[in-house]
Order: sequence, then structure tokens, then C-alpha cells
Amino acid sequence: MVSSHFFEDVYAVVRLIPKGRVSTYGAIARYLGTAKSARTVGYAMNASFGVIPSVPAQRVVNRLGMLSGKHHFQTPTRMQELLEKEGLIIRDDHIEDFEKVFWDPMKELEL
DNA sequence: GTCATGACAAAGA
DNA sequence: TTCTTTGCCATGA
Repeated sequence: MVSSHFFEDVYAVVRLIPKGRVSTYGAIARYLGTAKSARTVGYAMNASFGVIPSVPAQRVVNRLGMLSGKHHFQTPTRMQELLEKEGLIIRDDHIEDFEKVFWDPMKELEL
């Protein structure tokens, strides 16, 4: 497959998300300069399945901190388990203390 | 080649 | 304030 430029950027940023932190589609999209392409970021995650090096797609959620994409994992519970394994608290498919674990590339990288 | 859909989000009415 | 519309990039029919 021919990883498009945009996808590569998305993967690069997602891989930079520290363990125990999460980011959002919109934050990544904005960091890449295309604020309204959050949708495409999600699509990139869908295509990130099997990509090497592995892309921690479980650390990317929507702006509400909800595990909107868990259904796209190998198993619907995979995403939650991975996050809990990293020390996060998942409650009812949404991340507790989302603001505290939120990792914004705009602030963390470009600061 | 065109049309529709998708792990989303911001802006307009 | 909520509801609706638009934008983005890539993929599949």
C-alpha cells in the first residue's frame, strides 16, 4: 500500500503520544495544519491496522474523550484494555479525567 | 469518471 | 442554546 503523505503525518504524531496520555482527532488534524480534516485522521486510524511500526490508535479518541473507534479494533474491548493497561480509567466507553490525560501536540511539540 | 461514506470538528442559523 | 451544514482526505462502488 502507498501510505499517503497525510496518513504518514498522522501516524507520526500518534506514535509520539506518551504512554498514559491520549489525544484527539481534531488536535492531530490541527497540528498537521488541516483543522477540518479530523475525519480523515479517523480514517487513517482505520487504515493503521497492521501498519509498522505499530500505531497506538487506542490513544486517539474524539474530542469528548469517548472511545468512538473501539469497534474498529480486533475486538471491541481491545481499545479499552490497552488504555487501562496504560493507567487510564475508562468508564462507560469514555475516558475519566480526560482533560488531565489529554495530550495536545500543538502545546507539547510546538511549545 | 462521478457519487457516497467515514474512528470528527468547527462554524453558521 | 441546539440543530444543521460544511470541510477535509482517502477509499470503495
